[in-house]
Amino acid sequence: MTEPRYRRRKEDRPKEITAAAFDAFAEKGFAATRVDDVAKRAGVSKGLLYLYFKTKEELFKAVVKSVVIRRVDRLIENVETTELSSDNFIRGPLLSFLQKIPGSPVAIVIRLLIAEGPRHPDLVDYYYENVVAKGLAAISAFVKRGVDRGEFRQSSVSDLPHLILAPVMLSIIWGIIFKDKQLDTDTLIATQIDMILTHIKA
Amino acid sequence: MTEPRYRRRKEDRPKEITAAAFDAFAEKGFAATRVDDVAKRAGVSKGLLYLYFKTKEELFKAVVKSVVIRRVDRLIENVETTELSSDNFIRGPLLSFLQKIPGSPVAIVIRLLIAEGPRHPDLVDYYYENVVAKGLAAISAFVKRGVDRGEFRQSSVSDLPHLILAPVMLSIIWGIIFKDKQLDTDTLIATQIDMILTHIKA
Amino acid sequence: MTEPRYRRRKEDRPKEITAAAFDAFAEKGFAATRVDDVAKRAGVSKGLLYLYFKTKEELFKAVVKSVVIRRVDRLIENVETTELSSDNFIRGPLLSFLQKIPGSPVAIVIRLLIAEGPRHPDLVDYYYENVVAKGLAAISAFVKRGVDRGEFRQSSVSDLPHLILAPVMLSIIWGIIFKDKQLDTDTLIATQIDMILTHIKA
Amino acid sequence: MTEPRYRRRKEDRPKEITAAAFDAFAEKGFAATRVDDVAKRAGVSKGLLYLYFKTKEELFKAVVKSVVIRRVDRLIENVETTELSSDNFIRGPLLSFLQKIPGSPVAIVIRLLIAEGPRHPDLVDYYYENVVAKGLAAISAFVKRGVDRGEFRQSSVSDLPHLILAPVMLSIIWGIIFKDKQLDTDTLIATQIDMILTHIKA
DNA sequence: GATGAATGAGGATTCATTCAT
DNA sequence: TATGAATGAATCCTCATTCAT
Repeated sequence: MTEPRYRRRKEDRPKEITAAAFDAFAEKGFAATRVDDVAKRAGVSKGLLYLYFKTKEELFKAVVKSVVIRRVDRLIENVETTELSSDNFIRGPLLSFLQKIPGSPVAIVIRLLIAEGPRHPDLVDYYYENVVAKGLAAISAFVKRGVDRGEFRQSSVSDLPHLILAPVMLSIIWGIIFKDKQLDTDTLIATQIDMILTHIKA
Repeated sequence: MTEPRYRRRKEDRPKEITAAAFDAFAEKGFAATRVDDVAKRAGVSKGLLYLYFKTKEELFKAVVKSVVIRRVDRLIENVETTELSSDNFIRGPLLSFLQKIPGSPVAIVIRLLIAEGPRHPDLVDYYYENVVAKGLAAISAFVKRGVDRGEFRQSSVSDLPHLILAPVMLSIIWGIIFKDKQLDTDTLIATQIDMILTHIKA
Repeated sequence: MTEPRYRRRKEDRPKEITAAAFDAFAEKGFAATRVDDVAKRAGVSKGLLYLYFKTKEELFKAVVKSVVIRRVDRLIENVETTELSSDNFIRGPLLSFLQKIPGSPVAIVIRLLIAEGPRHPDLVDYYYENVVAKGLAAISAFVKRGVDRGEFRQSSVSDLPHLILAPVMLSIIWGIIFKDKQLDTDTLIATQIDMILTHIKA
Repeated sequence: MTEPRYRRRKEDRPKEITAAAFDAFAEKGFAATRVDDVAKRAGVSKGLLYLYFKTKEELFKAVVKSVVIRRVDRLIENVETTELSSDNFIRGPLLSFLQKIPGSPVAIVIRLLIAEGPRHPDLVDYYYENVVAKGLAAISAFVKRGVDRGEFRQSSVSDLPHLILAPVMLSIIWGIIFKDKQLDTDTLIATQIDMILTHIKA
């Protein structure tokens, strides 16, 4: 009896269905979500849904891809154009960006990929290339710029990007599994950043 | 060729079935694994499986619990009895312990909990109390000892245990999702430990 | 030969399925009837059946209720509006009504209730209230009217309604168990009515 | 965890098992009773049970037959040897015999036969010949004796035996289905007897 | 394009029966 | 004999997918 949350406008149908599916998957996971539920949420008939997506799996892929979007690209753009000092950029925009991830759709997608990823290598590849690799590269490039500018030490660890992501990932997982066990993820991430900066500052 | 049809091994059956189930779940996840498959892997009939586990869900819980046992307890014991300096203990036994996690059954259980946890709050609680909480407490206690002994600074970050786990968690997730994308998890974890020690050393 | 695979008859489906189920249950009883059989009899897929009835039990209830309808109510109406003398009404419409019961669906339902009733108290209550209690009350009221009109003696036995039903019930059971052992149920019922009337006539 | 109710004595095993099965069937009906339950009730292993009864069906037959026993034969004996007047015999021993039936194992067997009889024609035949036919014949013979002795009218109805059984049957069914709805079966049966006697007395 | 009634393969679970011990 | 672990056919029910309307 869930009210359809999405309005009918022919052109937006796929997006609406994808959004509804995202909500449903977020709530129950892929396997436990019935196509019927998605259709109802989208205010659309099952038949129509199958007009846009051949199978449930295809819908799944569309959902994952829909979340990637511009998020990372925008960060990369920022990295390239910012006039802040490396230190200030990291403590400012980058930190803020990272802190938002655990509560964002990305966390949901991570959960979906963990559960269903092993059966969808192509999807995983897509995600890796368009999100993870890009993100890591951006951070790497940014750190390199810092080194070039003499802001950071040369010796900086090659795993830096992963180390920066680590507390973010922990926060994501924590949020999925131990919802009710409190964890101040903002501080956690900030502390890590702090530690890393201390470590690599020139 | 003439395998005996009956084997009568009441004692070992639960363990055998649990082990088979672990393998099956590891491969396909809980939802996608058929009870029949587990039975076949265990070299047992479906019916017998239901003699030991009332439902598939119960089997799932048994699998999760079977992995938990002793692992953490052994570490805690070590923490309490070691004669190493705090620094050496962390760089030695603790680091080695942490580095083994991403390739161990624990990683599989984490994956299962991420996918199925939301529907099994009691199981999550069990896991939290017997593994996570214990582990975090052990690390906390150990750091406190270091402070008391004058090996570490007082100012040490309260999130320390989580920070130590962060690269481990990233490694676990990485291993699950991006199996083929290389990541030197050992170094990643070691670097983080290194960084943290530099940070808190007196 | 080319029966249409789809028929789309939302309106009639429940009735069709209920009717098929009645036949199947009549033949084999509830427990021994497979849902699949009912579906096949109804010319419908198993899945569709579950679209209309959540469980086999619910289908069972629907079957029982479908048989109850109006039968008794029509009799009661007759009782209230008849212009026949009490004696004539009993020897006419009432007797005829009673004589039809053993060969009617009611007999089947009785059988089902005997076998499954103990596990469906609510269904038994429903049946009691809508059929048995009503029927007994109608007969009681009718006899009382006869007394008021001076057609029957006051002394009339309080168990009268049950006594009237007794040979009907015997006939029903006989029909279920000893199908082939002849028993002239019409005469049996008529004789009892006769005997009772002799007994209570003023 | 039901305690075994029956002691072990080799020779009595079949009887003990049959008795346990009767109790189980009485409680749940044939279909809903698991062989395991019967074995447990009898304090015997499932394997042993199968040593005495080839199948669950065979056990069922044994149960039905075990209840028949001498009950009817004893009545017939009484009928033949009594020195009471026909009227007194009917109002005395016969009435008392009939009144006990609804609460006796016979009622259970009736229930079982109603539910399972259609699938066991041989069993039904056995029951008919050894119980029903005998009982009816005994009553018939007795009434005939009354006529011969001038105690009853010649005109007596041929269906008499069935009419006498009718309220007994109603009481049985009532007890099975409408356990909680009160019905004074003793009075019901006595009233019918009374009515019949008034009717046929010379 | 839309709809949702209809399909049917697939999967969890039960339980009568067997058989190694 | 006696046991109860082990088997597997049978059955209910779900849900992705199809298709007449």
